[in-house]
Amino acid sequence: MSEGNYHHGDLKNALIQVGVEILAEEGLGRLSLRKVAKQAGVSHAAPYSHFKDKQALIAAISTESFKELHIQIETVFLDYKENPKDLLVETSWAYLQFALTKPDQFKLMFSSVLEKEKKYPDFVEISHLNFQQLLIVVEICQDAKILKSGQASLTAVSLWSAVHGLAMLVLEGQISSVVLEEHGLKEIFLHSLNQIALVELK
Amino acid sequence: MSEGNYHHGDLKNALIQVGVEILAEEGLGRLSLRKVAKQAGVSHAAPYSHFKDKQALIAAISTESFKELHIQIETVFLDYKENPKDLLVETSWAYLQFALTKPDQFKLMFSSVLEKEKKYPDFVEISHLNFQQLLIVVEICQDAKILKSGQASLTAVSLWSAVHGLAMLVLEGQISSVVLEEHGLKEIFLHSLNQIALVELK
DNA sequence: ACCTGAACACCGTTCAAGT
DNA sequence: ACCTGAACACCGTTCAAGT
Repeated sequence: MSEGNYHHGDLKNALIQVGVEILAEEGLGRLSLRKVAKQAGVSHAAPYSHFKDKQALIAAISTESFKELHIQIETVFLDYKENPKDLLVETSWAYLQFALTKPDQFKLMFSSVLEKEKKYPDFVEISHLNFQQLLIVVEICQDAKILKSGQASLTAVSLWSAVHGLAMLVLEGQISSVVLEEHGLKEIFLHSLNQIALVELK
Repeated sequence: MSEGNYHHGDLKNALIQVGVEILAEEGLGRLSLRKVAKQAGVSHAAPYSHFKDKQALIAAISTESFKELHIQIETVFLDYKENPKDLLVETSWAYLQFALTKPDQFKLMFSSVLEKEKKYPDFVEISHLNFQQLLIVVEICQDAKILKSGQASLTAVSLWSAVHGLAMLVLEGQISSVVLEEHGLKEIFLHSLNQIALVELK
């Protein structure tokens, strides 16, 4: 048998993986270092051989989640890059779907768990990559007259804010249930994009 | 002397107030029931006479914070209601300023601390009031041709998402520092509003 | 009705000790 | 280098007991 593939250098990644599982099964509020350790089959102090503290593990889980998000959006990007209208809708929708499908991973990613002082280079790198991806989408849409021309970085932030804000508000149950039930999420989402876009998206 | 004004029925509000102070001074991560109790001068179990559990206290602090936000925006609303262009900019800006001035209160308000099942009627009421306020702003702006006409509730959600998302991303340090330093927050904010508005806002 | 103090199960972190 | 077990300070929650 080849189980027990921890304990030879892979415990670090195993802990990250277990963390993701706990987020999916029990939620952000129930993620503890000790539980991660137990679920990975090691003592509660073992994670300290691989992570400086709980923050560092959370940064690693967050980084892993940003990579998943990036891959998901990249797939959509490749499918639609010849069609700017669909590209804008589908990549944004993929972001929203990630948030709704993996709510606690998504919350963790944006849960101010990373204190500014400390640096997590992997995290910074993947964040940068995600923003570059968004910039490219914006530039394609500007060229195709789907979005107003101008500073792409500013429009990228606006677009990100709009989609991210909607994801957060939905996740937190803040959207009035009468609005949500009357129109449905997809219509609300498209309405947001259509506030920004120069042509009718659907 | 008239200190010690707790212990005659006001402990409940004292606990909420202490909670707000801890958020300002130490942050969301350091808010504990036991610390609130100690800082209010009572035993660690005393809060349970007024709140079912930690969640209930957090719901109360959150409700209190939403009231503060509402008052702040209402003040701006009254100042600018004759001028739709400024009204949209200034009420949205007030929301963003609240988030930046009281970051940990703001995070708490949107920290998925409230589980759907449980009901906190005060919380639901103030949430509803805030959304109504936003709806009125949107309707005024639609009448003045500042915003596209159509379902006000949909546009309200779009606007809220845009401003809320920007606030969150800034608070979490997710906005690329080169973009933030090059343009400044106000320009980024105005760019977001101008993506949505029918006329140039400044 | 409101509050206290002890108790319990859980948590993050440190550290000496083992391999 | 990597992991364990004991230890410490902290946490949320419950409960019998006090006023």
